[in-house]
Amino acid sequence: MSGSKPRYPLADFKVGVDNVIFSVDTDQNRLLVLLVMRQQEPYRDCWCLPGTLVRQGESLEDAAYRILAEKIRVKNLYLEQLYTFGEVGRDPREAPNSYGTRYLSVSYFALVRFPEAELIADRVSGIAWYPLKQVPQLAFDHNRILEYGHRRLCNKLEYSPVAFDVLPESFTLSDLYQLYATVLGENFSDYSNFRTKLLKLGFLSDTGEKVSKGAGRPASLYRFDAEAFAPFKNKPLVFI
Amino acid sequence: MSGSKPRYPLADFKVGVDNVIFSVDTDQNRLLVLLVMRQQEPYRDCWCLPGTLVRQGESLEDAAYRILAEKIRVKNLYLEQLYTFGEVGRDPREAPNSYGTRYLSVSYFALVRFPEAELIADRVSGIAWYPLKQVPQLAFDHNRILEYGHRRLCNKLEYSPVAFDVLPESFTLSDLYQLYATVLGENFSDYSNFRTKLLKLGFLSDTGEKVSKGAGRPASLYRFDAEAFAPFKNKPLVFI
DNA sequence: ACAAAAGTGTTGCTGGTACACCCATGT
DNA sequence: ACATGGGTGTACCAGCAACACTTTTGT
Repeated sequence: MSGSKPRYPLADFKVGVDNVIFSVDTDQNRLLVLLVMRQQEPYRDCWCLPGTLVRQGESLEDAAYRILAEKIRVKNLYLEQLYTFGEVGRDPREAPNSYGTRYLSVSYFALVRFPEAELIADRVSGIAWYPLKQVPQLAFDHNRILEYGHRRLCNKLEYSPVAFDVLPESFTLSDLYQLYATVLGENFSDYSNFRTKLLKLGFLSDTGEKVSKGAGRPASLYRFDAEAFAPFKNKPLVFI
Repeated sequence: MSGSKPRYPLADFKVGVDNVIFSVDTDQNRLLVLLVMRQQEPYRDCWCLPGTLVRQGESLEDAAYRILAEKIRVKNLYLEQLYTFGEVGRDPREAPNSYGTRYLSVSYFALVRFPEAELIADRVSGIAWYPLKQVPQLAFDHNRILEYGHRRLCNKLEYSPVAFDVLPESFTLSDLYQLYATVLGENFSDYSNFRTKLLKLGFLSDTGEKVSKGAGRPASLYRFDAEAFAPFKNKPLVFI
């Protein structure tokens, strides 16, 4: 932001914020992404990530929270910036000679709890949780953004406790295991070793309640104990 | 980027790119950051990160490479996007009522080889490698950006081979060790264990050449073998 | 001869992997 | 009774931390 002489004309930008919002359906063990249907050109009637253009007086993060709140009601969520996409021509609204306004997309990555998240349908546009594997062709470069978000999710899972932002407040250890398995793919770890390791860490507290899933012994419900996790904060903990 | 009605006026942006460029002086074991002196208002005569505003027809990355090339000549470098800062009022050029043009900063993180990097002094502005510990107050929110970049560097060092983008082409194992020690702080590992571990991984090839550093036995020069590293790519390898 | 820096080897322990096994429930 | 899913225990082995030791140089 220093030193360039204005001999070369600067580009003018509108800035969009696009959210990759994940949740997990623990009953069906599916990783879900929130998609909305565009109601305007360009890409009218195409599915896309929920996004918006940044308004006057609004920070990037404000904008990210705004669309999120327009689309779903949640009690709890995790949100962080993902990446900024700014190639010339990534948005068809840019004039073909690229001398007009450019459109930048700052993407955000969010995790919400599936059972607690109420979708807000405004009776005009479509909105839906899509299983990641069934996501169709999206508007703009949103498939790429989504892919980027998915990679981030995989990484985050391994070394930070984001899992507990996607799982319901209380959950069984199989829920947790299944979450890792659905996101990271099978055979990332043996179930019983996974149990022992996590319990030994000591930030999962047994609620005493049990829950039955069909046949078989009922499972204990656990809760994530943020207090007990504190010492691990910023440590290069690996969850595997 | 969908669905908002233009009832609320959108913000107009100029987009800046700011680079956090690190290198390491292996002789003095110092981590260095490239700073330049601003020649214009605002913050005239303040040190800041080398940056520029994005021009018409130029991608973010193009802009990042452009300033880099304006400030230093390098053969080899590592560059990746860092973070995007877009709070209202982060740049004093924004009108106080925040209804004028906003200034966004997309920051990039770069590593270059100190001995190979020639600074380009344009006889007007100052430019200098600053030891990280001695960085003064910078213009804008650049101290914050720098801090963010430093955290990224620490993380990257641990699980990816970026070290070899900062070190010279061939280096001794102490150089490598010292690099980790200066960036990550002392006592991150025992020297001899560090040696054994890295050599066992097998992607450091001995060049046969030796080099003496004062008294003591001369050290072997090693070279990073990208071929041999390939299998580790994308694996959650930890270097410690 | 001695200090300094590079490089090798040994040993004990931690913690992960791969299982085998026991427990509680539905049908 | 037995299938199903939850939960515990054990035995082996890789890999790492700690530290003692050897080698090669400069002075």
